[in-house]
Formats: sequence, C-alpha cells, structure tokens
Amino acid sequence: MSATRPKTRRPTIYDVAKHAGVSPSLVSLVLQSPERVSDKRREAVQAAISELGYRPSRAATALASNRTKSIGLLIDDYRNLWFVDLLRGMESVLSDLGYHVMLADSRPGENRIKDATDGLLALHVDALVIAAEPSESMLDGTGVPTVVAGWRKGVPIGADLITNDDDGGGGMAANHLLGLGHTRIGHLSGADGASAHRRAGFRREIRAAGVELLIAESQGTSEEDGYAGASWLLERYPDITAIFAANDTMAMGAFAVLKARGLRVPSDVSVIGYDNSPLAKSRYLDLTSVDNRSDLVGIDVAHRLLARIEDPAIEPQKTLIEPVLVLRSTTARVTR
Amino acid sequence: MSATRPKTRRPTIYDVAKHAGVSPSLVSLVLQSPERVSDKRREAVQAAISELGYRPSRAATALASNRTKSIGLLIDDYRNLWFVDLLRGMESVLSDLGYHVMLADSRPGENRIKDATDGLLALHVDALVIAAEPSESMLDGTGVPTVVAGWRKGVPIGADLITNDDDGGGGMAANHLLGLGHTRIGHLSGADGASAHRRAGFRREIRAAGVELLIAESQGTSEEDGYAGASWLLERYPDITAIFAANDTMAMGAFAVLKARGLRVPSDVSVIGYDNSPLAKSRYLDLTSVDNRSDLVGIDVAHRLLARIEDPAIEPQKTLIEPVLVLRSTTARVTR
DNA sequence: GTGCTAAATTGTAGCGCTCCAAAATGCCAG
DNA sequence: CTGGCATTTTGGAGCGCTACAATTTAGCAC
Repeated sequence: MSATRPKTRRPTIYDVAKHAGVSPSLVSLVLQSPERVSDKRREAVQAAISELGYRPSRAATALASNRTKSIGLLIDDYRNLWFVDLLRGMESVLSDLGYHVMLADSRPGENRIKDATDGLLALHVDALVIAAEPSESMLDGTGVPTVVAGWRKGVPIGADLITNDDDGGGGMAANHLLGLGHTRIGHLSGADGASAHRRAGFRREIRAAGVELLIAESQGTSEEDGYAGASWLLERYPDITAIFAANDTMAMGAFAVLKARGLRVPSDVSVIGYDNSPLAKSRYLDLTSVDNRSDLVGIDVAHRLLARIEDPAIEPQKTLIEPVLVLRSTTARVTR
Repeated sequence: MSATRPKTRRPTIYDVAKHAGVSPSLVSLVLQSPERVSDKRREAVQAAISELGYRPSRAATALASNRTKSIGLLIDDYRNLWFVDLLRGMESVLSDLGYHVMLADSRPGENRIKDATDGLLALHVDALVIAAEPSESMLDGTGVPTVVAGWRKGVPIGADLITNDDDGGGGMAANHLLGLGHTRIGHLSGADGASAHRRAGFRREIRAAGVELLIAESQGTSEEDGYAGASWLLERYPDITAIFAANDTMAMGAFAVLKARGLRVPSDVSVIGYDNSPLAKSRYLDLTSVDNRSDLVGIDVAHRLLARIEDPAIEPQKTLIEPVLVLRSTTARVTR
C-alpha cells in the first residue's frame, strides 16, 4: 500500500497527472466530482492515485477552495460524557464525507466560551456546533452555519436547534413511578435548561395523576446538589417512597443520603436517574435511568449541518429526539 | 474590537502592510519573530493588525511553511476520563504557542487504531501523541515527532515515553494499608500495562512487609472485572480486611460485592482505588485513591513534543510522573 | 463529410502566506 | 565624509490546490 516514504516529497496532483497522462485539473476534478469525468480517465487517475499513494493536502485545498472540511464542536466540559455520544453520532455521518470534527472545551465561566469560539473560528471551520451556553456576542450570528445542541438560554440567529425531548423524558420517569404505585414522589431538579424541561414533564404527569408535587430545586446538577436536595426532601417529607433525579449524578447524591438514613433501594425508596450514564450502567448502582439518545442527536446535528453548509439560507429548524426509559434494579413496586 | 464583518473579505497581510506602510514580508516577519523588527515598524504593524482585526489564515500558513501548528492526540476511548487531564495539561502549554490539539478516538479493535492514525496524519499534524495501543505498522516510526503517553506494549522507534509511576503508586497503596495495620490485603488487578506496574509495586511492598500476597488478576479492568475479582478473593480468603483495586471502577465492583455480602466499608473492609476519578471524589463513594497526576503527564508531553518538533533527532527519553495518595473515607485502621 | 451542440479536458490565475536572496538603511571607525 | 559591516526591509518565487474560462473532443443529424 504505502510505499517507502523516506525523503521522497509527498506526491502532488501534478505527479498524479503526469503518471496518468492527464492534466492536473482533471485530477482535481476526479477528486471532487468523479461522475463528471469519463470512465477511462477516471480509472486512470484513480489508479495513479493509489499507485503513488497520493493524499490531497488539506491546507492547499482549504486555501484554494476556502472550505476546510472541518466542523467545530463547542462543549461545556469534557467531563460531561454526553458529548461523547453526540460526537460519535456526528462522526458516524461526517467522517465518511471527509469532514473532521474539532473539539473546543469552553469550561463554564467568563469569556472562556468566547475565547473557545474565537479559537474555533480562527481555524475556519465550515460550521459550528454549540453544545454549551452561547455567549452574548454570538447570539446575533456566528458568521458560519451553526447548529445548537441541547437546551440553551439563547439560540444564535439563523441557527438550528436539536435537542432531547427532556419534557417527554420527565413524563416517562413520572409515569414509571406512578405505574409502580408510588404516590409520594420527590424530584431533584436543577436550574439549567434540560432540568427545567424534565421538571415540566414530571410536573405535568404528576398533576394529571392528582398526586402532590414534591420538588427540590437546586442551582446546579452536581452530586452535591443531589445530596443537598435529597436531604431537604427527606427531612420535609419523610414518607417519600420514590425519587426522580434530574440526572444520574444527582441520583448518586440521593443514594448517599439514603445510605446515611439507613433506607434501602429499592425496597424502601425507588430511585430513577436520567442520562443512562456509565454510572447508571454500573453494577453497583444498577440505576434505572432515562436514556436521551444523544447519539441520535449527533446524527441529526450532522445532517442539519450538511444541509446548512449546502444552503446557508434554509429556514432554521427545531428538532426533538425521543428518549427511552432503561429499567434496572433501583425502582420497584411501592411497599409502604 | 472585532469590526463588523458583513461582506468584507477578511483582511490579509497585504491589507495590513498597506495600512502600516510596510511590505507584506515585514508583516509576516512581525508575526513570526517580532524581535527581529525595529520597534517603530513592529508597533505600526501591530497597530494595523488590531485595527483591521487581522487573523492569519491557517491554511495559507500551513501551505507555505509546511507546518500546521496542530498536534494529533490518539486515544483509546473518549470515555476514559484520564485523557481529559492529559489534554488539559497539554493545552495549558500548547495553546499559548498557537498549537491546536486534534483528537482521534481509535476505540479498541482491529485496525481502528491504524485508521485513526491515518486520519490524523492526513491532517498533517506536526506531531503525534499516542495514548492508546500503537498498531504494528507504527512501531517502526510514524514519520512525525511522536510521544507515547502511558504504558504500552510497544513504543515506536524514536518516540519518547512519558507515563505515570504506577509502580510507585502501587507501592503507596500497599504501604498505606500496611500502615493501617492490615495484613490480609487483596488486590484486584488487570492485564494491561498500568495494572502490571501497579501490581508490581504492590507486590514489592507487601513482600517487604512479610505479608501474604492475595491477588485476583482479570483480563480487563472494568467494574465487572472488579466484581468478579472481589467475589473470588472473598470466597477464597474470607478474612480479608482490605482491598486495593487497580482502578476506581474496579473498586466500585468490589463495593458491589461487599454490599451483597453485608460487609461495611471501611469498618469491615478498607478499600483503596486508583486514578482519583470523579467516582472516587463523589460523596457516595468517597474513595481513597491514588491520583496519577495525568495533568502533569500532559504538561510534560507538551514540552517533549515541542523539543522534538524543534529537533527531531534528539535522543528519545523516558519519564515517570510521581503519583499522589488522596485519603478519603474508605480506608481505616484494621479492627479485626 | 459538414455543421452544430453537448460533454470532456486543459490552461491559467489566483488563494494568503513563508522564505531567501537582494537591496536599503544604519552605525561606527578612521 | 567614506568605506565596511551589521541590521533591517523588500521583491518575488513558490507551497498544492481549485475555479472558471477557453479549448478540444465526441456525438449526432443532415
């Protein structure tokens, strides 16, 4: 396959052209729209390409065409594993088309987001995926095709929005617990967008069932927040038999409280989380959780991106991806 | 700061040159080695740059200089959070120098690693960091400056190796438990490189203390492996009072076994993990763990990389980073 | 074979920057 | 003021590719 590459300069389209007996332009054309070239020449060029081990220079292509074939993905925090699924989903459709995804971690706080975005834009990405809170300055457009993933406070003008149906997922969690006979159900919620939607869905179904709403709302969605929320809930409503945490990490905080109070899961209290993270899948927790199918979000994001690169003027769309409930051992029929 | 950028073409060095009343070459020089330019011109050029909002085109720079100012980072699996610290460490030194790190996930299995590497090399990265098992084909050199991070089966010719002192860390864990009076200490180990070193360090200290070695070695290092290993250990040596898991995930598997057997942590059995992952830090587990300081590895990797880009011929080096023991609530003085 | 149109192929001018040799300038001793 | 040398600045030739106009070739009806 790859010949020896000691000091021999990497081959260019000129080398390929000479080898195949055609003009450099034709080689370029074969690379871009092979269907426009006659069978005979196309085959000759492709043979020359593989014989010489030719690889186009991205830099030259980018310079000449003003397109980098790369997509910027802006995330809040690498530790948030949901981005892995998002990324995988995106790459599953983009990499075959020659696109490369570049990550930038904007870490919450000040203008790190702006910096990260600038960094990404400096790389001249063809499009931008925002999986973080957009900064003020980007709300009036980023200058490149943009898709927002997840619930955010604002969406830049002209950008698409693709997100999970957290509202529906919250409803699923509520209905699951209601279906198991629970009527004293506490909910640990955070202040961010996804939490708000999960809470709204939860509230809707709980109310529809004529059951009392028991909600602890905290600033963040960390394990610590879950711990504090669960403490407060159990202090105030000791008869709680089930807890719906806005994510798996908060559920872990709840576990810590339950353990401290000597309450057993699920015999005394059922617990359901959200995200279907590795934590939930672990044998120790084996947590029932709502999977928001971020991989599907990634796939959808990629398709939307491609459409928008093709025609930047298309009408921005808003898409919801349906979550799925994953049953495990932390929820059971009510016994009290 | 950034002027309106409606339809106006991005400024080039020619625009900057005209604006500052110098030649384009001088602008280029200011960008590369400002110290070689007279104060007067340098200031004029810099003023013009910020006035016009000029940003160099990476594509053009790459094409003309044959350097992309980007580093490829090849990892096994995005879910392995240690790469986050590695990446952060690397970026803390590289981004100020204008380098951009590109990630490629090679996922274990067949030639995915080769594909990922090819993809990275196709992007013409200036250097490569391998934080995954290298494929056969790269062992005789990758063609670019290369640094290997972590323990691997093989290291490409001419590549540096920077890794954690897992041997020392294993010893730390052993000595911590011995110091608490434990003499029946089980160790959950895996088959990979890091595990082998942690095990070796553990073994050395345990032997030095004249205590019996109780080791369960499994194929992988997953929670499931930890579960199986801990089951086997406790079945065979019911008098065990402490467990050292080769990583935090395996420790979680051990927790599951202990819970099932009604054993309390740390009153009945002390548990110590490795990696100081978010899991260990969580309030629910609050796991004593060895932190291998992957951020320091990242910083060191970056420095080595820069040195090797500077002069590819320098002698390959091997560096060990010292870990640190983080005490939490899962280890206590022996009571049985 | 001729004339015409459509399809296939080629020539050429950049894209925005770096690099290096050549030219211009500055500085100092004599 | 001059020559000689170091320092600063400039001109211009690429880097490898694309885009588009210009040219050649193919295909077909008459």
